[in-house]
Amino acid sequence: MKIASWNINGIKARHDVLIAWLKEASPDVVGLQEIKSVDENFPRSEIEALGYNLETHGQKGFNGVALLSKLPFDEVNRGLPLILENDEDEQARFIEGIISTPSGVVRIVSLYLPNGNPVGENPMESDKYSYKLRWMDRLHAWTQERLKLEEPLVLAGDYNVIPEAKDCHAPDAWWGDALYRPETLEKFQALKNIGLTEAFRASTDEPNVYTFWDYQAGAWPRNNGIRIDHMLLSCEAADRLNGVQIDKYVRDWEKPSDHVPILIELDV
DNA sequence: ATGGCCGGTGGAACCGGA
Repeated sequence: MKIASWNINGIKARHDVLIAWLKEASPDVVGLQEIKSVDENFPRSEIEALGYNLETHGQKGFNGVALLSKLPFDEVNRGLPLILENDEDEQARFIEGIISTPSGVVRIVSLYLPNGNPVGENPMESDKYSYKLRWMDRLHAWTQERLKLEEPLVLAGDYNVIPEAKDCHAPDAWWGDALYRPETLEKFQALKNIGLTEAFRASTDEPNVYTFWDYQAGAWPRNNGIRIDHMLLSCEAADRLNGVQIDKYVRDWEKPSDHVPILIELDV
């Protein structure tokens, strides 16, 4: 089973590129991020014509996630639970789908973790950065509960986290940014420590492999990128991992997203 | 992380992104 994750930066602008890539890569499941569309306006027909079931969790203008699957969804859940009473979250960044395969159930999440910039003078007082850290706490708590099920679980998405210096072209310039600073890395590490395997790093130590290149300043031709799109796997999923791939070539297509797809192969 | 960007909104600049 091929499972992919891709921040497409707007379904309206990326529809034809997405269709072309689906035909070429033929993934079984895809998590999309930044659909930037409300559910009613999501262009479904060509995706469904390729044989995909489609579930969206959108909002107007920004954010928004979706799941595509050739197998039907048994169940779909939208949004991460809130931890604090009186808390609220208008942002559409999380969708979970449960799929039955011949060898059992697989849970797949498409998530779009908040960017968190700007961090400002005092990062812990930045609204955007504290929202990012709280969202990571909520993801941690949710995952801890799900791991009790002891099922294959795939958390696929745009994490907006640079895990290590070798995951970016210019680590010194990034250090201190919301994507690459101590509080962010501690929470990402804490999440992995409850028993998740990062698929790409389980397969290679290779440095300077990226999933995002800015549109500005010739970042792509200069290979000035960062690796921020990740797949975290429960041990039941990690046991079935049989390959990781980053489809870098789509960054060279006409009207590309600034992110490229990451794919894993699971033996199910 | 810059070199000159991109998408969405709404119908021009501006916000958000990473």
